[in-house]
Amino acid sequence: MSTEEDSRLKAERIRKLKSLQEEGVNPYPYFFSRTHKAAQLQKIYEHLESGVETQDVVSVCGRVMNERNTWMFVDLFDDSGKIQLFCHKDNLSPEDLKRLRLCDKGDFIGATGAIRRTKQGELSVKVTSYEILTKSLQPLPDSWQGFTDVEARYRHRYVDMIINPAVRETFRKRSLIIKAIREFLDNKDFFEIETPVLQVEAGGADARPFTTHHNTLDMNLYLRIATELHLKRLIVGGFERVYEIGRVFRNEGISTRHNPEFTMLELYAAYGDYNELMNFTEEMLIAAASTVCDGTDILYGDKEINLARPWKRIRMVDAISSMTGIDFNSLNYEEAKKAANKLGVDTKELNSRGYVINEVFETLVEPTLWHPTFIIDYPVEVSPLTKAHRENPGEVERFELFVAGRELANGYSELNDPEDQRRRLEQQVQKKAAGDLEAMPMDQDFLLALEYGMPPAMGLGVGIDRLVMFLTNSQSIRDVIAFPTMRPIGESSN
RNA sequence: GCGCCCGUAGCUCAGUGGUAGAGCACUCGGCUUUUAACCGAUUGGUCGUGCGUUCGACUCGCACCGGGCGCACCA
Repeated sequence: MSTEEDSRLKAERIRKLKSLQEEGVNPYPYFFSRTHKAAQLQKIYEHLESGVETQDVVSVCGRVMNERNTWMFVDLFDDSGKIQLFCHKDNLSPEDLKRLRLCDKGDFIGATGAIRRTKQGELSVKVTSYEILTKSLQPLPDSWQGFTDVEARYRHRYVDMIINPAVRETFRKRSLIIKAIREFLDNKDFFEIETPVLQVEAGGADARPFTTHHNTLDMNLYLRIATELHLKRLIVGGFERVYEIGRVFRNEGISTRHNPEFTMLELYAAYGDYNELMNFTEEMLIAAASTVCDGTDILYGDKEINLARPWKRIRMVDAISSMTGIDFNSLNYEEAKKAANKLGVDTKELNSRGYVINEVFETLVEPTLWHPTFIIDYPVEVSPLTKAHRENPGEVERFELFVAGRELANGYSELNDPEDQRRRLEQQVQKKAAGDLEAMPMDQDFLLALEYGMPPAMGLGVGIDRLVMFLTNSQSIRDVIAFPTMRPIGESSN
């Protein structure tokens, strides 16, 4: 897509712009008094018969998307839909008629006239006066052939949205999903509290952070990779139910499932455990789904996902066992390693039993979990912020929710024993020292907070982008992020 | 980071060593109750960028820029 100053098509539009200005017409006026949106009119006059004209005068406005018969018929789109303008020479002044030729597809127009339905059945406004509300200088892609170049669509998302209604629909649904989650949580007495994006140490998840710098303090800071540690401080501070829906940043690969900045919901509730949290998660996600999907079967790609409750819950070692026939529960580190290798799982970098089990699960089981499934009871090594399992040594009370072979949510009984938490973070620090760039840093203030006492609590994280992907049948995370991260082209463009 | 593929007009795409093409859009004219209106005539390009090979490069080679998909990392 060219934005060259000397583009011929742009020059043509500037010529029209100048003509308007020479006639004393402001191509960028300040307001327009609209009486109806397109969809409103389509509904009100749903039963108006073809060829019938009313005396009802309305004012509509929107973007011109198509024009036929030398501007006699104009397709005008607002955010609700389409209304046709009927611009017949008998109804317009000679000046207005002539000025129509200075309009282009893409311009915003406001028009007033009586409602009628054409013989062909198209609901129309018989225009008696109109006004150019914004002159568009860039030619739009052909609306019939479409706008399909993936790179151009992401770089110029506004054009994508103008041309491809499904893109707008996806973001409308995204908004409804997030709104539904907020309503659900607000109705359950949660408070939404914002926590810092800029942090001295980025903790709460295994991920590489972005770095930035504060000039006045002359110090390096990290962009947050999770909201967990601050939200838990709020539980210490006396809030019993808190959440944040916020952007987090992870300096890792980009793919159809990963964007460097993405939106995460994290919530924490005192006095609950992971068992209660699974019920809660089911209820919340179904509430979100029901605002944009009908029923409990949703189509993703060419397969259906069944959201009907209750969702399957299965211990990680049992899930592995039912798939491979091997009970890792009874194996020590060396035995587990051997068994994993036999299954074709690479264990070279894995220096404890828990990592091996987790790796076997992620490699062999995770991709097969299509319908919503809670995998519960994780190895302690992969869960440094989770409370020890009340019965099973070496395990923690954690679940992850998988849908369509991908992780969608992560929840647990929160570790609130400050001594245990200190030991776990010390292990992370050792890993970091050994070169693990994703290991968590020490956070002394967080430990101090736990020493003041955090009540037993349940905590959940949900990847909002991935949730929206499932509920809008989007195959790439970039389809649910309005302005996905892109490399800039050239020096002046971005 | 690795592998494979892609980049030609505003949009969608052909062309693969010998003068840069089509449809739609745009402009002009005709027509006028259309449903991608129609008819006619024009116009529009550093073929992603650079360096090579060649008498000659959109085409072949190398490098670079940007993108897609897969793998890796991860949510």
